[in-house]
Amino acid sequence: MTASDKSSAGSSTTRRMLLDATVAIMLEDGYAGATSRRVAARAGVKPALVHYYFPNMDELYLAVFREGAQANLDRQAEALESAQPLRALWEEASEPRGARLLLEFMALANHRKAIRAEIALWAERWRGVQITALDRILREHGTAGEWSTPEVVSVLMACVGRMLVLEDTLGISTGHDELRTLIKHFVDDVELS
Amino acid sequence: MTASDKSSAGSSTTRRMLLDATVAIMLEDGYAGATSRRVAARAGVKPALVHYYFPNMDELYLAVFREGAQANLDRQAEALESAQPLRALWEEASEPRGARLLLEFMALANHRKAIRAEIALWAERWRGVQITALDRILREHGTAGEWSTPEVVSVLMACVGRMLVLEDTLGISTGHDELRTLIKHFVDDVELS
DNA sequence: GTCTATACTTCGATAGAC
DNA sequence: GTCTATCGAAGTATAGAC
Repeated sequence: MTASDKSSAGSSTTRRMLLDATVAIMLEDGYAGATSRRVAARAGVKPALVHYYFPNMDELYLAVFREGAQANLDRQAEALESAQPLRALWEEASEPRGARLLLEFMALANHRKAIRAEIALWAERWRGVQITALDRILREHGTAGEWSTPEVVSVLMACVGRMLVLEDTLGISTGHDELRTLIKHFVDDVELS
Repeated sequence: MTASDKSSAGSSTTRRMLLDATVAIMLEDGYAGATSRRVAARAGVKPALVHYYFPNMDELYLAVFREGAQANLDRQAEALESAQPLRALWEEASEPRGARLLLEFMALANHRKAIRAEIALWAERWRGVQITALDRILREHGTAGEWSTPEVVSVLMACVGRMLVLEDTLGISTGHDELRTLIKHFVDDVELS
C-alpha cells in the first residue's frame, strides 16, 4: 500500500515482460511456480533483475494483481455501456483467465497478508459499482422475480460464474449446462423486455 | 490412484498427527507452507519420518484430500437423514473449514496434476449423490420455483456457499447478508411446507 | 519406527562490475 | 539497466545407525 510507487515509474519494457511472465506462470503452474528465477527465465532476463524492478516478491505479486484488478474494473465499465449490460456482466464473470487468476491470488492471500487487503479493496469497489449499475438495470427493465435485488444478483453472478469456471478447469461438469441455461434465460428475460 | 495403499495400512498415531499437521498448516498458511520440514515440526517428529509414511509430498497431499473427501461424503449422508436435509446441505456447503481447504486443493491441483483427477472424482460422486437426494426432496415438498431443479439447486448451493466463505475470509461482505437471507427463505419455503 | 546425517536442488536477496 | 557471482535459508529425498 505504501512505498512501492518508485517501481511503477519506469517505462521499460522489461518490467512489462516480468509482469506478463508472472501471470503466465501463475496460470500454468500456480502461484508457487512463479518464483523469481522462473519469472526471470520466462521474461528472458537474469534473476537479479527481478529484484531491481520489484524489491521483493510480494511487490511483484501486488503489481500483477493491481494491474489485473484495474483491467477488470475497466472491462466492467465497458460492459455496462453495451447494449446488454447484464449479459456482458455475466460473460465477464465467466471469463476463465480472470477466474483462475483470482483463485491463485485468493490462495496467495492465505500466507501473503499484504495481498489480502488488496483483494478486499478491489472486490468491494468492484461490487459497489456493479450493484449501483444493477440497481438501474433491474429497475429499468422488469425484474424476473421478487428476489432479484441488485445485491443478490451481483453476488450470485460473481460466485457462480467464477466457480463454474474453476470446476470446468478441474474437469467437473455435472449440472453446469442446466445452471448456465437458466442464467442465460434470466438475463434475456430481464434485458430483452 | 494406484500403488499407494501400502501407506494406509499403518495404525500408527504418527501418521495421524502428520495428516492433522498438514491440514492445520494448509489452513493457516496455504498449501505452499505445508512443507515436509514444517509438517514434521508441527507433528513433533523429524522430517525424515514424513517420507517414511509418505514416499513423497504428493502422496501426503492426496492422503489428506482423500480423508477429507470421505469425511465430507459421510457428513452429507448424515445431513440427508436429518429433519431438514436441504438446510443441512446448505450448512455443510457453508462450512468454513471445508471451503478453505478445498480452495487450497484447487490451487494445488494447478501444478500437482495427480490432485486434479482426485478432486474431480470426489466432486462428481458427491454431486451425484446430492442431486439424487435433491430430486426426492424437491419432489416431496413444493418447489419454490420452476427453476429449482435438483441440478441447479445442487450447483448453486455449492458455488455460493463456498464462495461466500472465501470472500468472508478475505474480508469481503457486501451483499452477503441479502443472499444468505434469501437462501434461508428458500430452504424454509421448500422444507417447512 | 524414529533418528542423524547428508546430498542435491532451488529459493530470495544482495554486492558489485559493466 | 543488466549482468556475474555469491550468500544463507529452506526445500525434497535418501542412506544407514539405532
